[in-house]
Amino acid sequence: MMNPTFESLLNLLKSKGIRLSHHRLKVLEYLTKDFSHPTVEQIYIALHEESPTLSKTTVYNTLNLLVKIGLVRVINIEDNETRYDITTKNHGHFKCESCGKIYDFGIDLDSSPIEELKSFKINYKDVYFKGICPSCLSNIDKTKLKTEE
Amino acid sequence: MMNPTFESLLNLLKSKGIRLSHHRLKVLEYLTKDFSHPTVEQIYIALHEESPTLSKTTVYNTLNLLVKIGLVRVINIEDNETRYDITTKNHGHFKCESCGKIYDFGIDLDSSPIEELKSFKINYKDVYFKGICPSCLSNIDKTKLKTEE
DNA sequence: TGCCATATTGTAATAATTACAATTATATTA
DNA sequence: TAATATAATTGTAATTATTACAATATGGCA
Repeated sequence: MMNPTFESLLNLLKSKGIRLSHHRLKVLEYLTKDFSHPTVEQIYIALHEESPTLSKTTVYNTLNLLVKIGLVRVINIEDNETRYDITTKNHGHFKCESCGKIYDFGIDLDSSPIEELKSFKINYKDVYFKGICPSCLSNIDKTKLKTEE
Repeated sequence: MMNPTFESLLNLLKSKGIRLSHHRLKVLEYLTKDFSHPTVEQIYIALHEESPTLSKTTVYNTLNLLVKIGLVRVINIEDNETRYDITTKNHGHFKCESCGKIYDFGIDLDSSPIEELKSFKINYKDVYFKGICPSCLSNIDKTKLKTEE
């Protein structure tokens, strides 16, 4: 899955008249490098090391701004954690219930429009799957072999 | 969209060996009647009127139990509100960004499995759309006519 | 009926998020 | 380059949702 480059995002910000402040750039840059769908906490901890003056409020502010202008997407797959993702092409999110990792997968919801929603204006489409990822599945198998359950 | 009857749910609970306590029945009954995908707060307020001894913690406990045994589904379409829904057939949720109402719509994600997830064990599938519902769209049109924008 | 296991309650802790006023930084213009 | 207006950032405090836990109450079965 192709992710946007940092430079292309900067141009987009400029074109929208958004100031390229130091902290904003840091948050944005982080999102173009960490594809693990980080939480606010993770972003804050990672950036706070090199920029000790960064506050968590600013991370919230920046993310909300980036979401508003459509550069970042909110992932509400779980009710106790909000995650963030650089906006890319149509893709769904799979969360492993065992290791907690979130995987992207391609899905096309546009080719066959929902008849029931003909007269609705659709702005966002999110697809969330949950289950067990292959890596955890094979670990479970190994455990079974070892303990001979 | 067919919803399960209260009686069929009671049988399911019994078959799982879950006690049919007063409060549990009340919460469950409420969910079979209110299809607006209520929040914990809404359920608590509605039931607290007739059962003043009901605590919000009990509503949480009961909902978590019902989710665990698969009778109730969590809707995380928005990051600041968790909603609950009696489990039914495959359906997606559309949230109107103007009036906040959540609409169900039928969607079949099982007929064409995702190639990328061949080796994943999928337990849940959620589809969340956001946008403007027809009723709000027509209100916007009327406003435009009135103010001649 | 009486007992035991479980459900419920209520308070308090935790955690996520937002509000807001004071301060600081930025970009622009002279 | 310096002054200025505008916007960003900070930090604290408030708000809200959710969970933990111990004490109490209750339901179901012998």
